[in-house]
Amino acid sequence: MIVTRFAPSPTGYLHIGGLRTAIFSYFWAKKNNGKFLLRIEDTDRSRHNEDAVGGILKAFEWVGIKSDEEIVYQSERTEIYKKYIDQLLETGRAYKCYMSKEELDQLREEQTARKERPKYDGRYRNFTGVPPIGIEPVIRIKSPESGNIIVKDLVKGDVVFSVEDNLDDFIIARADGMPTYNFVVAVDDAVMGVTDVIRGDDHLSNTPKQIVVYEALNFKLPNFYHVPMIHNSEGKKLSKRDGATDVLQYREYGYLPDALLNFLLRLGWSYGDKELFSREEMINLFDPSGINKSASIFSIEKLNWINGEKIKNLSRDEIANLLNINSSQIIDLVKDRCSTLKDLEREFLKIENRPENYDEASLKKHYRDDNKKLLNIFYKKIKDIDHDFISLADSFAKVLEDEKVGMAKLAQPLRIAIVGIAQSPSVVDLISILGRDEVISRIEIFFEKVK
RNA sequence: GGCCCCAUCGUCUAGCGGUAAGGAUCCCAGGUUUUCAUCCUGGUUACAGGGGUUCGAGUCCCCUUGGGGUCACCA
Repeated sequence: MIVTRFAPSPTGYLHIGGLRTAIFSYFWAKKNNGKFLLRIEDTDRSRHNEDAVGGILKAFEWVGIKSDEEIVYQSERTEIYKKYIDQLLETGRAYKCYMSKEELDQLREEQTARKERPKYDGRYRNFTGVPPIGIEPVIRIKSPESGNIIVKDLVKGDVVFSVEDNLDDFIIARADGMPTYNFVVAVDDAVMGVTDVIRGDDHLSNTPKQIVVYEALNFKLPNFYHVPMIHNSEGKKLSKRDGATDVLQYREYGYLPDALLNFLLRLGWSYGDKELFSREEMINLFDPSGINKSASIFSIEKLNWINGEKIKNLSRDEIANLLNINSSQIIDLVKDRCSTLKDLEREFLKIENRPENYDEASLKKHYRDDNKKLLNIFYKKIKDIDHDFISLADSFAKVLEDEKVGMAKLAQPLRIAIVGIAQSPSVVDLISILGRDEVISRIEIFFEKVK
């Protein structure tokens, strides 16, 4: 069975880049009838943010994904880590190091001064003497002393890290006993049965360390997929400075979850020429081995287009529900012209509500003497007591016919009177939906306000 | 700086030794729409550079350049 996981540290909201690796993991698990797990990496209490988990869950809920099991909190698993640390100590794969922080810093400084790579020198690796007093030891793992560690990455290919240039006996437990990141990640992934690790490629350089842990503990290695970062328009890693990196912000902006997921899925991955994917297709067609190796830039245009396409596929009732407005024919009139729900809502309200003012430019261009006369003729015609017997659309056509003028002469002033501006959906559709009484009222108000 | 990754239109991508380098988006033009939007049609724009390998390289190898990531008793 395929088991994947998303493992954020609870430092803030769910980031757009995090969501992408999360859905990659989620889709891949679902496609294989496997499991998608959520683990919170909160071993560092100082950076723990209480609201963060709630925010992540809220974002998950919005886009419609969830963990298949209870959420795992690393802060609650110290017993498990302790057990494996003890095991490593007993089997001689790890050891206590009594070097103080100050000594370590000094060593690093010297190495840097000599232009060497800062690296632990292994002084306690084979220590058998009497430990210094007053120093709480850290636990270090025995890394290989030579050779290479090869990460068989299914996105990047085989990546070779020489032990010489990349590793040392790194710390797996701090002086206070708390285990460190690379150790707990490896232990948790193994213990939780994670078979496919899909994560950002900023973790690629950590992977050799985790492999050292896997091997020391005789754990089976998972498949690794290191997904390229999403960059901003400057070409740098997407960060909070870039504005909308909070997934939930996209809900506020009026994007549909399916549109955001579709967009993120296609960023760095493709399926032939296919651009639009239903949720089922996202699951059935996705394969992480097809993810591109290079980073991609987040640009909003494609998302806007996708969102517009998804909105077109929504029914009148679905849109009414989403926007918490009455389901009316007006929605059908405006839904194909918007790329976000916010736009749609604005367009809807522009028609639903009577205009509060009238666009100056529109008036200047479309409300001259001849237009005034036509609008008045139309007004009088629909005011007629017998009007109930013919439709507003017919009256509209009749006026044009009688007066022998083009449509625009009447349509534009009428449009301004009804919605306040010279741009809107078909004016005939508008008056038909609004109905005689409302159209009359709006024209009267217009006459009153605009002399 | 060390280590690692990456490199096709502005952007997202197809391409997996032989293509007129395809699609999407954006932009522009025309059409439709009395208007705006939608929609339809058309168009501009790309293999970073240099060496190899090969009958033949966007595709394979090397170098250069450029970009990114990572180097904690953070995650």
